Order: sequence, then structure tokens, then C-alpha cells
Amino acid sequence: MLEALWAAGASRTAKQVQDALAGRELATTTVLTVLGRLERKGLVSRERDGRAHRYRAVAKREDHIADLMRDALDGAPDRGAVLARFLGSIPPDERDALRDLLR
Amino acid sequence: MLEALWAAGASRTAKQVQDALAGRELATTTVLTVLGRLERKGLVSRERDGRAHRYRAVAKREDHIADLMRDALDGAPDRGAVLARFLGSIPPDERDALRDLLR
DNA sequence: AGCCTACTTCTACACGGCGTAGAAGTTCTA
DNA sequence: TAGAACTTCTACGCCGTGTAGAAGTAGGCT
Repeated sequence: MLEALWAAGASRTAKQVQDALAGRELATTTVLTVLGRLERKGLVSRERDGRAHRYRAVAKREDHIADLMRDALDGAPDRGAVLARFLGSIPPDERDALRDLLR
Repeated sequence: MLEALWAAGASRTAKQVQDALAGRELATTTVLTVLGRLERKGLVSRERDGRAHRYRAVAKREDHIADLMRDALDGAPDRGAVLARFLGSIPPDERDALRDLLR
């Protein structure tokens, strides 16, 4: 669902989200329910548009996932050790990329 | 619970875990149940020791958390972008530490 | 041998999140 | 003003998690 909003890039009505998820044959109310829950969790915002609402993902997918990573890291007493292990667990080319990013 | 095993460093019996968690006043069976579930999930292993079992965390806390971070990262289509955002979301001194680690 | 005690396994229940959707209410618009 | 479009409310099943009682099992003591 969030994926659909991310994929769309822009804001979408429930109906549009439903259509984008055509493979799943969801009822309209299902889409509304899920979007509503995402809104309660602060992951999605909405604004009225005629008799409908337009939903948009609050954060970009990349930010959201980076947040998840930070949340995990925040659960660690020894952050440095975790970062070291993390570096060891990703592909070498991504370590290179990180090195470049840190330059 | 996992925390207690990590804190102990070594393997612990259910009773010892229970004592370490004295603040929570858990029943012994509760500790056993949770430990058993952790074992099913592969986070904990155990070996017999007399009439009891000794439990140990399969991975170190740092590895476990690094795994969580990698799992999050694996959900991203654009890993590079996520890594960039992630770097932006951690304290500068940790970026420095990362730079050193990557040297 | 038999029993007590420590420990385990089995079973269960409440609670909350998630996927799902029907029923009923609201609001445009023709 | 009626019908369609859209929303809100409510609900149900499933699963993970926290919790623990009841019943089973196995060492050790007498």
C-alpha cells in the first residue's frame, strides 16, 4: 500500500491506489482502512479533494527505510560495534559507495 | 529476555534468566515459554545440563542489530539512496567513525 | 523402591496489529 | 432530490507476544 504511494510518486486517491493494486482485487473499503491506519501511524497524510481524499506518503521510501535502520541502531548500547558489523555484512561495492559518500 | 542473555554473555538456565529479570516478577514457565519461542525463531540455542537446559543467544547483540539493519536495507530498491539518507541521519562523530572503519 | 522437588512441556487466554470487507452514513452532481 | 461516489464504523480471523497454570518427567534423597 505504502509501496503503491511511493511508486506513484504523487498523491493518489483511494480508488487510484486500488487500481494500482489491481492484482490483489481488494475491496475499496479495504484500501481505505489500510490507508487510514497508515495515516494514524503518521506514515501517510491526506487532504480533501472533492468528495474524496488524496493520500500521499509522508516520507520517501528511502527516508523511511533509513529511519528503520536508525531505529534498529538506536536499540544498541554499543553503536560503533554495530556499525562495524553492519559494514561487514554489506557487499564490498556498497562499502566503496559509502566511502565515497563520506568524502 | 534476549537482552538478559546478552547481558550475561554466557549461557544461562531459565532460572538464572528469571533471576536476572527479577524486576519483572515473571513466573518460571513464562521465562521458559519465551525462551522456547526465541529458540524456534533461531535466536537462541540450548543444551541440556542436568535436569535443566542452558540457553545462549545465537548471535551477539551487535550482530543481531546489524542484521536488522541489513534486513531493512534489503527492502529497498535503491540501496545507495537509502545509505545516503542513513548517513545523513546519524551523528557526525559516527560518520567519522564509519570513515575510519572504511579505511 | 518410592517420593519429593526441580524443571520441562503443553495448553490457554488476553491483547494488539494487520488484512480483509460489509453496512451505514455523507456529500457531490446531474 | 435521487443516485453514485466516497467515507466512517464495525467486525472477524489470524498471528505474534506476554503471561501463566496444569500436567508430565527425571534426578536425587531416604
